[in-house]
Amino acid sequence: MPYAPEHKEQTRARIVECARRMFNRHGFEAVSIDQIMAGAGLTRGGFYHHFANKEELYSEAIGSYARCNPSMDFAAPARQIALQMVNAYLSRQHLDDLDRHCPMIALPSDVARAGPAVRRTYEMLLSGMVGLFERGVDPADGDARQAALAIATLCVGGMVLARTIENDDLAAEIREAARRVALELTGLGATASLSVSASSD
Amino acid sequence: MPYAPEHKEQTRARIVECARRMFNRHGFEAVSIDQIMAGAGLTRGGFYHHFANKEELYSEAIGSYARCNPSMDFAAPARQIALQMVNAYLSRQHLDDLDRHCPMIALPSDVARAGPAVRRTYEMLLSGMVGLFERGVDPADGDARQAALAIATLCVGGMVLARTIENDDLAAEIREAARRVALELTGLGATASLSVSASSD
DNA sequence: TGTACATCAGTGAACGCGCGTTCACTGATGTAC
DNA sequence: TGTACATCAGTGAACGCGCGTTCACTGATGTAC
Repeated sequence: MPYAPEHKEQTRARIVECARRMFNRHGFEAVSIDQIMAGAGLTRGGFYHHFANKEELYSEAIGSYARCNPSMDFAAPARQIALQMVNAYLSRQHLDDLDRHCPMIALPSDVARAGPAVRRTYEMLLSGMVGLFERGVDPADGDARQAALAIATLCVGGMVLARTIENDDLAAEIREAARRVALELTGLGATASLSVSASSD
Repeated sequence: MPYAPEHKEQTRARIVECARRMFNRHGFEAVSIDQIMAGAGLTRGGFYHHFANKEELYSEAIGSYARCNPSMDFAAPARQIALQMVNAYLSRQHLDDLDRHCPMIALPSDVARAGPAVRRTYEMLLSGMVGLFERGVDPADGDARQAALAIATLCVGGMVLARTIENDDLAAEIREAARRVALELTGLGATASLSVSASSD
């Protein structure tokens, strides 16, 4: 029994983390296995001792986000977290943090063309987000599910658009409009937190 | 002077139209120049008599959508078109029409990684859409710009998500929630048109 | 009206390149004696 | 305690493949005479 039993496990985790960062920045096709392995301090040949193929790693990289990012821990108590979540998600910091931002922002097109495993992982992330909003929201018309779906759409959609366009002013306008409407939809005294987080933007 | 002067022009238009359809379906990287030219009834070699490179064609393909699609003719009279636009954009037909749906749904990730020309074209489309909503909307709080930005985000974001996930029921839920909230944001007697278009969904 | 010609849209073989994947191997490791 | 060994994580050369792009060419066309 050569090497400690946790050795391979650690190496594998290192590859997944490196892949997650690189896929987030550049997408599935633009990142090669060579680059990922080099980023993890390894060489290409060892890759297939850890993963069946590139797409399996892709799926794991997306999934690892939910496990590693505390603000995405959808099992946590949800009430009142919705407001913070909206503000954090549509913040300038989140947009600029290319290494750690939510994978849903980065890869919708790639995922839409990928295999079932990848798409299920993406869907799990999205469902978790909707669920968090649904539990933590108190909308005026009482339809928490509809509000949660619309808020999630504004969060992810707003960031996708802000990331895609070149004009920084328009991108900021979109984030701000999405944020305000999303906060209104929560029905949780949004006006109070509006001014606070608008200044941190 | 061989060939009529409009001959090359027509061939070029045929290539652009074929490319637009294929890029819309499969994205930038997944479609090869060979496939596009074959789709237009030509062979690969002639490509560079019409375009400097693949990305130039990509940019033209996105831009051609606005010119060819009447519902995207952003210069047209805008008032009251907003409601129809929201309903049409978030409809099941639009989601399923892989050949003709709005390019903004299909290619955000590809565009985010593409060159300036491509990104500017995308931005032009988005700005046009926001402008149409801004002119055609009468929101309760009077901030037409904010409402327009949020509606555009709901339209594009909702369709991007619906296209990405596998679960058809969740996709339909997202479209419907985005549509209802977007219609409310127009402030244009949305309730009346709600039931009408919900049945056509 | 008929023919020779110049043009250039379109052809298809070839190029270099980077990719995902395979595979025979190497050498660091923990274990058995 | 020390040594021989089996294991297997990691190596790196090699593979086939498809891509974007180039280029010498072909042949259909409208024009000039």
